[in-house]
Formats: sequence, structure tokens, C-alpha cells
Amino acid sequence: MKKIYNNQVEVVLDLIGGKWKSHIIFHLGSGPVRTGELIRLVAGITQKMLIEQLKELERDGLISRKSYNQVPPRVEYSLTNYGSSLKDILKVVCDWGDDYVKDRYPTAK
Amino acid sequence: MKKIYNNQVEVVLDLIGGKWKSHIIFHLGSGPVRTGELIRLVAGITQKMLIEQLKELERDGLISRKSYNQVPPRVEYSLTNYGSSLKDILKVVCDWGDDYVKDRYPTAK
DNA sequence: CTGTATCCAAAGCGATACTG
DNA sequence: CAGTATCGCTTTGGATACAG
Repeated sequence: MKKIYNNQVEVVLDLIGGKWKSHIIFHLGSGPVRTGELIRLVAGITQKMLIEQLKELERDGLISRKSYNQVPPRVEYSLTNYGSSLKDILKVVCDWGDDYVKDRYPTAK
Repeated sequence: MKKIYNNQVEVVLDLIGGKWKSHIIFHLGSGPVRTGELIRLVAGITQKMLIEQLKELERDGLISRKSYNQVPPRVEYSLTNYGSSLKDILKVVCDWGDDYVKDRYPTAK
């Protein structure tokens, strides 16, 4: 189904929205990571959510999945060029959020 | 209730997430706008959603509400400094989203 | 015109058990 | 180890009616 966007911010919100995607992208930032490793890195995520989000990220072209056909299974995920450039955008957003929090809640840790 | 954030991207997602906030910020970008005007500008939004989102944006310090005590009522919303700086961030995000779409779906309009 | 209150459907998220 | 399936709770969004 074709989706209509009123502006391109929605596009990005669809890509990184939700509770986990930004974290996953963050943890893939420095190279390929295995599935099990991701579960440990992304604190609190369940296996179901992780796989779900990974599939969406792959479908959207932000990450790529490489499966080594061996037993036990070994699968690695990494950022594509899209994912990598998005990571830079997220950095900008993150910095803004940091300033905002520091500025608005200066006493909080 | 205190909320724990794993990274500052979540903070921003809380501020602009959901279906409408980025649009509202966008339409407030060029100056104060009245409530009724916003309903027309933000295509498809219902009155309930608009007021709800406006209240949250005001609570978060991104917009300010000015009420002229007259009959019939007249209320105007405008961006605060926070909101204005966030608008610039959204511009960056928007541009990235634009490139992404053009790049990935070149045939679409 | 601006804002509030209900009620309801859909989506998101999570716990858990299970398969190859 | 990687991935799937089910079920239920919670959150979000939307239609509608109403009040100051």
C-alpha cells in the first residue's frame, strides 16, 4: 500500500520511529554485529522486537543482513550507505536533544 | 513519572513524534497562527488532536500560547526559541528524507 | 471560536513458548 | 544461535457531541 506523506520528516519518523530503531542503528555504527550480540547491546529489547525491527530496517535499506551458512547459525547485520548517512543525521538530532535537556533540566544528572 | 532515556534521540522523538507535531511546528515557522487557522493548515487533523498536540508542545517549551481576552475568543500560537531551533533541525532531517526518497524511489513523483 | 469529554478502533510493545 | 507464533496489555489516533 502506498503511503502519502505530508512532509519528508514523516518519512524519517517512519524509518527511525518507535522505541528501538535509533538504538539499533547506533550500535551498528562501528561495524557488523551478530544477532545475539545486538540483544545484549540494546538493553531491554526482546528477541521478538529485535528481529522485527531488523527486518524493517533491512526492508527500508538502512541495514544489510549477511548469513553465514553454518551450524550453529551466524548472522551479522551492518549499516548500508543509507544507514550510515542517517547515522550522521541522528548525531545532529542527538546533539540538539542533549542541549535541550541540559538547558531545560540543568539540575538533572 | 520520571522517564529514562537511553539516548537523546528518544528525547527528540518524544518531542516531535506522533502524527502531527512536525506539521504543527512547520506551520508555525513563519509567525503566530490562530487555532482555527491551524486546523485548516494542518490538513486532516481533528480539533481534538490539534489541541492535544498544542498542549504538549507548549508543555515541552517548543511553542507559546497567547490568548487575547475577547469575544469571540482569539488565541495565537507561535514558536519559542526552542521551537525555532528545533525547526532548523527538522529542516536537516527533512532534506535527508527528501534525498532518501528521491534516491530510493526515483520514479515516484 | 476555542477547548473539553466519551467512546472506540488500531497500532505498538512485550512475555512466553516453540522450531530448525 | 537465529527466527517464528500467539496472546494480551497499553498507547495512540480519530469520530462525535458538547460547553464557555
